Amino acid sequence: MIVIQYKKDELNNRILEEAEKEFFEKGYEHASVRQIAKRAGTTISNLYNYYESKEALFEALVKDECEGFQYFIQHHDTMDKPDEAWESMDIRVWRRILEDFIHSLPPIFTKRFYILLNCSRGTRYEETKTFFIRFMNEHFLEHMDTMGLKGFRELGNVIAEQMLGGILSIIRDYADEKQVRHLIVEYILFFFMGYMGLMLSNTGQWPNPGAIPAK
Amino acid sequence: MIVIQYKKDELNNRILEEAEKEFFEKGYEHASVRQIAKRAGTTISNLYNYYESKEALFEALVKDECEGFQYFIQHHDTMDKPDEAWESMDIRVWRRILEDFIHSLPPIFTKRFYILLNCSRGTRYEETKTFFIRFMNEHFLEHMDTMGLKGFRELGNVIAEQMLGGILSIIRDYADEKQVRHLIVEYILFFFMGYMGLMLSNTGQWPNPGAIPAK
Amino acid sequence: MIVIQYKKDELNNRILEEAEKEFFEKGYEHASVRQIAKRAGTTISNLYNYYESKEALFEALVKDECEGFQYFIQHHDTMDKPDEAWESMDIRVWRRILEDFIHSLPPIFTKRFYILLNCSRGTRYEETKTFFIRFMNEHFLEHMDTMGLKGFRELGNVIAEQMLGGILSIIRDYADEKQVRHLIVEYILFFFMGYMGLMLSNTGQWPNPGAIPAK
Amino acid sequence: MIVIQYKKDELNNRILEEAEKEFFEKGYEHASVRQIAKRAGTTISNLYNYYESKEALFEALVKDECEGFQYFIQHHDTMDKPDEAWESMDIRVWRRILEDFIHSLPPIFTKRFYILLNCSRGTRYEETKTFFIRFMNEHFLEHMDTMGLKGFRELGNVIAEQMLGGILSIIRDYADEKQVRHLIVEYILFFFMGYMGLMLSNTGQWPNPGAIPAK
DNA sequence: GATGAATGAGCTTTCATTCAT
DNA sequence: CATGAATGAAAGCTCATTCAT
Repeated sequence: MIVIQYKKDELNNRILEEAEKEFFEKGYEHASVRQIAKRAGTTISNLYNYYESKEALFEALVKDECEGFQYFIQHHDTMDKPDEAWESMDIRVWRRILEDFIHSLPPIFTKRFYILLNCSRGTRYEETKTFFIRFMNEHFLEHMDTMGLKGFRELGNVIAEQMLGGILSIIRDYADEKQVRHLIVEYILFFFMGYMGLMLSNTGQWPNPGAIPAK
Repeated sequence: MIVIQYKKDELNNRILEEAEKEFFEKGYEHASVRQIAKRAGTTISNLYNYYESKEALFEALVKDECEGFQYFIQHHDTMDKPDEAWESMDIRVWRRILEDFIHSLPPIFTKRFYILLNCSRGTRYEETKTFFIRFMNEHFLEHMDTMGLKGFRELGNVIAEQMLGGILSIIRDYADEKQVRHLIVEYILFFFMGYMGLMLSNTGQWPNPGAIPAK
Repeated sequence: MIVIQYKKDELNNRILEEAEKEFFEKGYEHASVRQIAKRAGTTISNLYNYYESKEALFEALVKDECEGFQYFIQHHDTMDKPDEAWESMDIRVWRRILEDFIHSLPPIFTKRFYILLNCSRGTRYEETKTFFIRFMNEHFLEHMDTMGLKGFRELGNVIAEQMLGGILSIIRDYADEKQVRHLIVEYILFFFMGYMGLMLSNTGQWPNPGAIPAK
Repeated sequence: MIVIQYKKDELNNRILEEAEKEFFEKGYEHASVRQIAKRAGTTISNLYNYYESKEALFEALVKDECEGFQYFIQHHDTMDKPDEAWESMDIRVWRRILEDFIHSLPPIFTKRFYILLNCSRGTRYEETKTFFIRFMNEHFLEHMDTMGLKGFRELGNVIAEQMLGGILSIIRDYADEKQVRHLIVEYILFFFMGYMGLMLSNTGQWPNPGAIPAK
């Protein structure tokens, strides 16, 4: 009995693994249940003993990530205190604060997180990415208002989307989680700097010739 | 029965319009010829009198954009002279140069350009985006080498992808071409600044507390 | 006007030529009117100005051959007097008689005759070959009865079919009409000999050891 | 609704039977999977649970025959020892040798063999017949060279084709395997005699008037 | 005479899903 | 738990043919 139970888990894991690959490669709508079952070494009908529909299978795959993500959204006020960063202009300070923050996060930089945001079209999760982007944008806009930056509100959504998009690209392209986190830190720094430049430049203070490094 | 239209161009345009919508919404593979025909108010078989295959229809849609794009790639040495921009640290100079460049381009910032790059999976154009990103990345890497910037090579591809992604998002979200070009200019400036900050910060010169705007 | 008339004939001939090729290569059912029109350098609709249906086009192609063939069937009593051949055992006599007969026939050994018999399935001519085979078989059976040959009635149809089949193969494989007629003569002689051998062997008279050529 | 059959083999056999009929009647290209499914009493989609494509269904039908056929081709040197036949001029000897040979063959004289050779256009088997004819022709040519028979090389292919064609006609027209084999023996004898007559007549020795049976 | 437009039925194949065993 | 059987809808595409211009 225990052996059978074990066997069941093994197949279940194989199904999840292959589903992950399939959804990742083709997206939800274009993914084929047939293919998942075949690659997992079972039949379609048996797969339906494990998950009652294609969407249920997808849900099983991204449920944890989605909940973690929701938790993050709801509690970001507590976690997310990098505002102090703005008080310093030293990029090394920024990097340290950001590193602490990114590394303190639960393991959300996973392939399944990528799937949740990028491969969920056709499911009830398809709005997650849009929601997240809007959420980020609102954050940006708050900052902009605080900093008195005007004239860039339209770019907020685009920047949020690409900032998130870059994070997802890193997740997609690199397998090692440590490197993923490292690259994400650098990538976000890159955006911070663009953002900071935007603000400073608009106040006329930076960049200016005097700040050019002596070649 | 005796309702006749007899305006080939009209139907052809309707087909192209609906195809544009369909490919834009669902991507090539998931787009349905049946749907396009139905929405264009004709039958599948008649649509096949206009375009001999799904791919031919797609091609008709993006051919011009693709050729314009190839022309741009081949002649960018001639067009693309913003290197002088680097000699100035004044963001208004950058903006002016970039505006001149962006507004001098032929009308490539179209929905069809978006489709060419973002909805072409399954066609022979599916590598266009990857190719473009690699092309941009090589440009970035050259600059990085010239500027002696190290340690960011891995991010090159990601940044290129998101820079392009942002442009495509703008195309996607805004209908008015003038505004599209305006936002693209600002968006690229944003990236320039992130990039510049990356370089300067690595030389330790910027940002520094003295550059903070007085609140 | 006359020029137009000329033009019409030219196109008509092109249509017939291409139809001949198409029907020959694919048979009636699998032939494509589209292909014929395209290869003839016109449109489908225009082709329908010349022939009111696929079958009408086929009919135009084989009508003459069919009538010639029917004439042959109806008057074969008059033409077909090779019975004297049986009175001689000299193959050179047979060959001469057969040559005279074959060369006296109107030009029925044409590609269109081949089409009529071998590519007409799906048309109202599809029984022509069967009919011809049965007709030949009846001739054979008459001869068999006359000659007192028994026990081969079942083979009659098969032999008739293959005798005709061979003639059609020769038409199919050789373009030059003279060579076609020559090969047909030899081929029929081959069958005559098989037939003669059958008869003689059944009477026990041939072949026998005494007839072996000294090696 | 609750009518259940649950005998996979039964349906499978029905499918194969109906496929046999359909391919036999219309040839591969013109056969309709829809029709096969309908006649077998199931749906198209279910048929695709049994065979993954039209070609796979065809293959299932002719695979054994094709392998048997290939085995025959590869081992005909061992089996095929009728050369001794040529040493005798007694047709009864020929018949006995041929009977032994034909009846020793595995059951290749089936409707499916007919389908393999005559209804396979459009499949990867479509060259089988041509290959077989060429193979037979080479045999004939060897004999002709050995016997010093000249001037009939062009007929070789035609004769081979019709000899095979006759065998296939017999298979097509007769259901009883014993009778099929019997008729094939007689039919091949018929060809042997035509062939023998050709040789002898060319040496001038036969037929001659003295061999005429007394009426 | 010639053409483009249009039609409806057909094709092979894949899809997610259900159900009795 | 596992499987084979079955389904209906949809996919891209081709067919012969018709008709107004």
